[in-house]
Amino acid sequence: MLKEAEKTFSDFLEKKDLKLTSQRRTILRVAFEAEGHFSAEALLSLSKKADSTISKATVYRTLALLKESQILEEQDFGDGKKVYERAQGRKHHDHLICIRCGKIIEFENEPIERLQNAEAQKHRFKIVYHSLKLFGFCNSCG
Amino acid sequence: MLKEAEKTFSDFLEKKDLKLTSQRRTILRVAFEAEGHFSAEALLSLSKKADSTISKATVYRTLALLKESQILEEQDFGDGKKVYERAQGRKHHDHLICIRCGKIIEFENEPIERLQNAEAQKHRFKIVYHSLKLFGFCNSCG
DNA sequence: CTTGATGCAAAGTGTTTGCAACTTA
DNA sequence: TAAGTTGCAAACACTTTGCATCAAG
Repeated sequence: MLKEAEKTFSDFLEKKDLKLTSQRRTILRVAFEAEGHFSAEALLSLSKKADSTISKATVYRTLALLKESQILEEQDFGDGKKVYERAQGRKHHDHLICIRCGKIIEFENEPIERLQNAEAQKHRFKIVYHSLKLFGFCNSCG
Repeated sequence: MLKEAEKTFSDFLEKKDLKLTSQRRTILRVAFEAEGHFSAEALLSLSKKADSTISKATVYRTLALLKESQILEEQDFGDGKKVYERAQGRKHHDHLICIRCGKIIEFENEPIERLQNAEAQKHRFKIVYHSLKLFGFCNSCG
């Protein structure tokens, strides 16, 4: 999984004449070890544990590259803060977000995707990506 | 439409022992005159035309109240900037967003909503609100 | 008149950028 | 060794807040 992402990342960088630095390598690995969704700030502090010289600026710059290469995906769960999650090698999914405890539940729903495509066609619109978030109360908070 | 919103707003304020000031009245009216989606900044500059003494702080504070009273709805179309649109008296709708020209197309799709509810039930989750955004290329940009 | 509201400017957030020193290919 | 990268701190854009003054109920 990580190996795969490292390959994707180095190919991506090479194609753009960018360099695979030790910081970028470290940040990618740390992002892969992180479970679920993490913020830029969290990624910075985890990365610093692996290499204390890594700076905020480098984390943000690397995050942009990881997003662009589709290794990570950016999410905003409504609190205005951006979080990231692994995208490469995972199926597309959408989210249920508990507005009381913050719990995130992932789901896949093909019929919804099909209806989205049909809706887009109606408007002669080509979907590149989408975001579906259902906010409310989870099982334990309802 | 505006009359209705004014009623909603004054009821809302009264219930919370807040005051209906001339600034709040002005900002609500200006928000209703604005077409489509507008930013806090745009609302400020439009409000200043009606009453030049209205400050940024008051616009933000009023926007929070208009959101809370569900007269306005907040949207983020992916560029990180928040925009607002009238909610009261309008049907719920979702958005197609052109990532080239920025065009926003609104749509309603009941079957999708039903599938969302079914999905939520599967997780014993109570949906309070949701957000579905389809990003891609519109008719003219495709 | 009491309590909440306002404008201002200052302080916060989260993110980006300019730059000199440093790595990678 | 040329071109991209880094850390740092300053700059940014947007939003929020403290406070003295003002206005609604």
